[in-house]
Order: sequence, then C-alpha cells, then structure tokens
Amino acid sequence: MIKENAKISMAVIRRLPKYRRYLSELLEKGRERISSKELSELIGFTASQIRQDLNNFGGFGQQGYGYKVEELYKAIGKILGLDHSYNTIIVGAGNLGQAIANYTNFDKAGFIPIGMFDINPKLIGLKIRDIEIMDADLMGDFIKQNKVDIGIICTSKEKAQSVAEVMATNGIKGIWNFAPTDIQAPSDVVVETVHLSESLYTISFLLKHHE
Amino acid sequence: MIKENAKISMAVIRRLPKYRRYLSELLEKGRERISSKELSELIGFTASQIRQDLNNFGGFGQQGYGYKVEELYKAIGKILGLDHSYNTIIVGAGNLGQAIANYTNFDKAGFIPIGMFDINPKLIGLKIRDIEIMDADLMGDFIKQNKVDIGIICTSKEKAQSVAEVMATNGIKGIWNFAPTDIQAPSDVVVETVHLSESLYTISFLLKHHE
DNA sequence: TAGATTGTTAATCGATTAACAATC
DNA sequence: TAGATTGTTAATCGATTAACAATC
Repeated sequence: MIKENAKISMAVIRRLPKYRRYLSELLEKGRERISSKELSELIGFTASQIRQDLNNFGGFGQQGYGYKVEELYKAIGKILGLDHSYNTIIVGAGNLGQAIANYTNFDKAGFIPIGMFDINPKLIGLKIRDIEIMDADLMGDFIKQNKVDIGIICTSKEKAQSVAEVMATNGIKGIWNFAPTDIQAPSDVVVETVHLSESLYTISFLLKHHE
Repeated sequence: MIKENAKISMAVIRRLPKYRRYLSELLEKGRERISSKELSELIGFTASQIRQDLNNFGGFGQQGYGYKVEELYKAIGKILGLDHSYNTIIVGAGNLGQAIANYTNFDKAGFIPIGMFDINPKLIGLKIRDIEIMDADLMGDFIKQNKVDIGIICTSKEKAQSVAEVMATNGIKGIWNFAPTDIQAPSDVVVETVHLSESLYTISFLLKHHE
C-alpha cells in the first residue's frame, strides 16, 4: 500500500482521516468524482498538498479526470486500517470511560469495546450497553484470554502509567490515553495521548492574545 | 507579554501547556530551578527548542543559572491566560457533555461551567453537579444575560454548526467543539475542534504499518 | 485532438537544531 | 574569576507550495 521505503510523516497521517471524512460526505451526496482543486476548496488544504499526500500511497487519480470519490474513500480507509475491526478495552469506567463506551461512532468504524475495568466496587459488575465493568485486577488475564488490540485509558493521571504497563506486558500494541500525563511504553506499542486540557488552554491563549 | 510584533506559531502555542504541566510537577516536588537541558531530558524536546520557545515571550532565565521553576510556571500560566477564570456552557448533555461537566480538572484551571443545554426533555431540568440542564432554545438568551467566554459543543455533527452560530451571534468568542465536523465561525471567534475519531484512526494507521 | 488534471520535481517557506557570544 | 547556561544568530532540516511535463 505504502510506496516502498517511503517514510510517511505524522503530518500526513493526521490529515488522512480528514480526507476520508470529506469523501464520506461527498459519497453520501452521491458525488462520483472530484478534483484536488475542488477538494481543496472544501477541506481548506491546497490542491498541491492533497496530491502530494495521496501520492505517498500511490496514484489514486486519473489525469484530466480527478479522483473517484468511492474508490479514494475506500483506499484511505484501508490505508488507515479501517478495513477490519479492533477489539478495545476501556480502563477507568468513570464519566469519560462511559462516554467513550457509549459513543457508537467508534463501533461503526470498527472499534469494538469488549470489556471495561475499574477499581470502584460500586461500578464493578455494572454494564454499559452490553459491556461489563470488571475488576481492574482482572485486566491482565482478560487481555491474555481475549484478542485485545487497543487499550483506552480513562483513569486518573496517577494510575495511567501502571495501567499502560499491564496492557503492554500482556500484548496490547495500541494505547489511547486520556489521562493528563505522558506515558512510557515499549517502542513496539503505539501510544496516542489526547490532552484535553492542553486543547482547552490553546483556546485560552488565543482568546487572550486578540483575534 | 509577547514580544512586540512577534508572530507566535501554533506549534509553539501547543507546546506551552506541556511545559506548564512538567513545571507543575517539578514545583510539587519542591524543585526551585531547572536548566533547559534538564527540562529537555524530562519533556523530550531539545534544550534549544525550549529556549527558543520561551524567548518568544521574553527572557525568563538567568545565564549560568537556568530558570526558576515557580516563576516560569506562573509566567506560562499567564501567557496561556490561565491567570483568570472563564465561564463556559456545555451544549449537548449526553455522555460526553456530562463527562466534561464532571471533569473537575477544568474547574481547577479556571474553566467554570455555568450552564448546560439540550433538546431532550428527559434531560432538561436535571442537574450535573450544580449545573442545570436547560432547553437549548434558551441558549441565546442565557449567553446574552451571562458572561459566557467559551462554548463547548457536545452535540451530534448535524447540530454543531447551528449551535456554533447561536454562540457566535450572541457574543461567545471561543468554541471548543467535540462534534465530528468542522465548524465555520466569524474570524474573531476561536474554534478548537477535538477530533476524537481522527486521533483513534491514527493509532489504527500506526498499528497497521508495523511499529 | 484539446482540455483538464494528475503525478512529480523544483522552489520556497517555516520550524527545528546547532553554535556561540553574552552574562549571571 | 571560572563555570554554567542563557538568549540569539546562523545552519539545517523538513514540510508546503508552485510549476509543469505526462497523460487520461
């Protein structure tokens, strides 16, 4: 899929979902083809950048014609690994953990929560949708016995690192971290941290410094 | 605060909260001073970058000595606009909206939710902590009658744009958007969108393309 | 074929890193 | 003072944009 020995920059990777999202909207509207120029006007990237980005993964377009919306949409989905599903677990079943468990958009994209964990006895045994909240002590065994692809950390910042270690030790290769701290993990484990506070502080900065 | 006519890049702005977070940890540990070199080893940015970044806002350090932890922590807080508080409203009182309303870390940083809004009659009238969920139709008036600095959008993607318009029309200057769509707003309104799905898809990509 | 638009190379721009004089 | 470390300029690196030949 990726051109041989090509090194894709994170900047490109993070733009791919946006392409896919706009293509999905075009698809819903019944659009069959689109040029990089028109896509550029929709998304707000330059046409040049769009062509550069896509060409990291091969020539999806046709000269003189543009891109076929459905074909490109599917291709980007495949590049992103959205052509199959992932099992996930959510650790920390507080408000945020429950919100994520209830967010069916992730299911639709193939990210299936198969278990939740917490240390709070009041939560253990409850179900969110049909996902059982289990004792956090059982997490390691659960991961071993089930194919868990992605671990989602919704704990306090104090617990996040040790949770990540249990995940990595038991073979999870992807960690999505919502705890407001940076996490250390082996180099073969992908860690993506969503720093909600940092995003909010950016607004604060921009409000303060006019504009 | 910012050096005259200096243009601060978004890359720099987005690193500031991370500096602040590490300085906060150092402060808790009782550290009084730190050099850019040691901070570099903690955070993982180069010492050179740290000094460059900070010097966008003035000389906080002392040659031969380094930076005073507390002083720098406070200075960055002030640069980020965290030296005063903001009133916020949360629109969409579903799981995510409630999770944000319950997330007291934002309160601690000075972001105070003073109202929530939804269209669901089952939710209207309920309180999350002490924040009342009101009818979404009342949002415009509420904004006019209260000083609302930041509007937080936790609605579906279909409703997000019209909610943003009500916010902007009534004088809100900062929008934090969690709906999975891009929002148009007047140029004097800051919009920060958190694309949770896009963050998740990045993990998927990295899992697929080895490491 | 002529027109349109890609794929790709070259030019530009901006961000990061290195180096070092200034100075505490 | 000598040593350490900043503030800042210069060099490098990488990402974006422009240009255009290839080609549908």
